[in-house]
Amino acid sequence: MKLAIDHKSPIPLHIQAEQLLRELIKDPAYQAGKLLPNEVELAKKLAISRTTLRQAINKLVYEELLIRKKGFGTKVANSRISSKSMNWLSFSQEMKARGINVKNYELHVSWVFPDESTASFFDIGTDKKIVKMERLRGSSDSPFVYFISYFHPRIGLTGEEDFKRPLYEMLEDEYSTIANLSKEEISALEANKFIAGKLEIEAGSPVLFRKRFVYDQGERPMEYNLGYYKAESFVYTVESRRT
Amino acid sequence: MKLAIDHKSPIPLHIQAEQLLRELIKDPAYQAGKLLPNEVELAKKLAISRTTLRQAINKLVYEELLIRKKGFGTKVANSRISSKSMNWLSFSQEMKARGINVKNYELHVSWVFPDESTASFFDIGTDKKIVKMERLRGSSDSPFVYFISYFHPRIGLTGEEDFKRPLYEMLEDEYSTIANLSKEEISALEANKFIAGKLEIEAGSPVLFRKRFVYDQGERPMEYNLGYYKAESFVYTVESRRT
DNA sequence: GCTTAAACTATGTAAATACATAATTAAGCT
DNA sequence: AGCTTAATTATGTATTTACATAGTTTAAGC
Repeated sequence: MKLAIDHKSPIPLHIQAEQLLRELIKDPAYQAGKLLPNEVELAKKLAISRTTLRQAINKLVYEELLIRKKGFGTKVANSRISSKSMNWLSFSQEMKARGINVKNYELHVSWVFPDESTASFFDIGTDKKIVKMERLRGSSDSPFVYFISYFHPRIGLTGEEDFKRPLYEMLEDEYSTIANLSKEEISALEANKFIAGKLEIEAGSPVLFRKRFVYDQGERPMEYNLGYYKAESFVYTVESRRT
Repeated sequence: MKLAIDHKSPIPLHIQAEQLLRELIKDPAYQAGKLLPNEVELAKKLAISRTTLRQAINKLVYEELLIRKKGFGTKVANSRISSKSMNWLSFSQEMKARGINVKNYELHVSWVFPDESTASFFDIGTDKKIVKMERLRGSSDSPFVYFISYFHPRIGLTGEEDFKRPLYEMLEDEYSTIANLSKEEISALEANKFIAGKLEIEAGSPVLFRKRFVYDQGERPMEYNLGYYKAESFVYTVESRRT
């Protein structure tokens, strides 16, 4: 892990600084709320101008990873899990950006007959098996989300793929299938016994439930995803502007 | 709409420039793909430095409203139109569109001291009362959402307005205050006794909780809205496209 | 002891300047 | 005409400098 900036590199200094900051803020001390070195000092230490450093910091502030307070300092945002980018970063990438170590508690891939609604979304029959993936993930402390994904047979998954890789990256690399459009429905549910057991909460406790309909480049359905999030650990953010 | 920058205004120049750009790009010519004036020229015309202008442009680029190409120019991104506009229907309009008859179970308007977080969002003190509106609404059968709204004193509400009208329509008509930007956070909660009583459910049952930060034309905070939705009766939909 | 004022700290805003680089256009050569 | 090269254009990167302003801490005054 290099914590220095290479002035001879063709990579712009502010990009280098940005990446360096992303690493830096993973430090438990900063995660715990310790202020970052002030801009003037940090710029000096990195041998770049304050303007350039601010350019880097700005990006992280925009992503809501950092918070700046005039006259006080800059610190890591107390990250509940949420962000605009959430929609298009896969779960593991999002967690990585926040310095949270993702742990896979369970990963199960199987071939199953689709239920009515899944078959209907995929526009296929209920008599042909498709790939189902179940995944229990969370921080190192505890699981906080349970995913179920169904994949359209068109993609050609075998079920033997490396599902430990970021999902959409894998699909793009191995099957040239690019997730392009997603429609989501978010609601609150009582955890049933099964989900409660997985998330290690009481049955009947609230969970945030997200249905996700994912379409490929040709607007064809490719994935049907169900996500059950432990209530207190997940906030979904939406930003919209009047048009 | 003034297309000039006021150097004597306390509003930072790059913020003014940003707002000005937001207006400018509404011009059909720019929407159609015409290049914006180049940075050096535009800065000169606005009588600000290129650095400051770039600061403004950067924001719109972050928001994916503008696209820059080195050596070529800057133009409006061909904006994907998503059903995000859904969020811009008020509750009653939304219900109407679904063919559900809205019943107002309770409507209570009062003047109260804002709590910390509300005051902080509005950037005011906690020692001056503001207008609070509480509203319990639902279908003809039963209530299914409890709203709490706080309004910024800038708007000038008296508390005597006709809150039975669609809210944003009333604000626009009576106070020329237009809701322009909304940031929302959606999560799942256990209903406390108060909310449970209102929604006629058991305490501890899940509710979908939506915080909504609403800003006006000048990106100034205007409304802080809390919504508690009975879990089984509300689904939040989001549509997003990869960029 | 309490309040007020001043000093200090760190971010916020703004400009002027210089050069690098990608995309496009024009010029020049065979 | 078709290719290569040079000039032009507009954004990209980076520094230096200066002062403003919001929070915090310290000192002064009553």
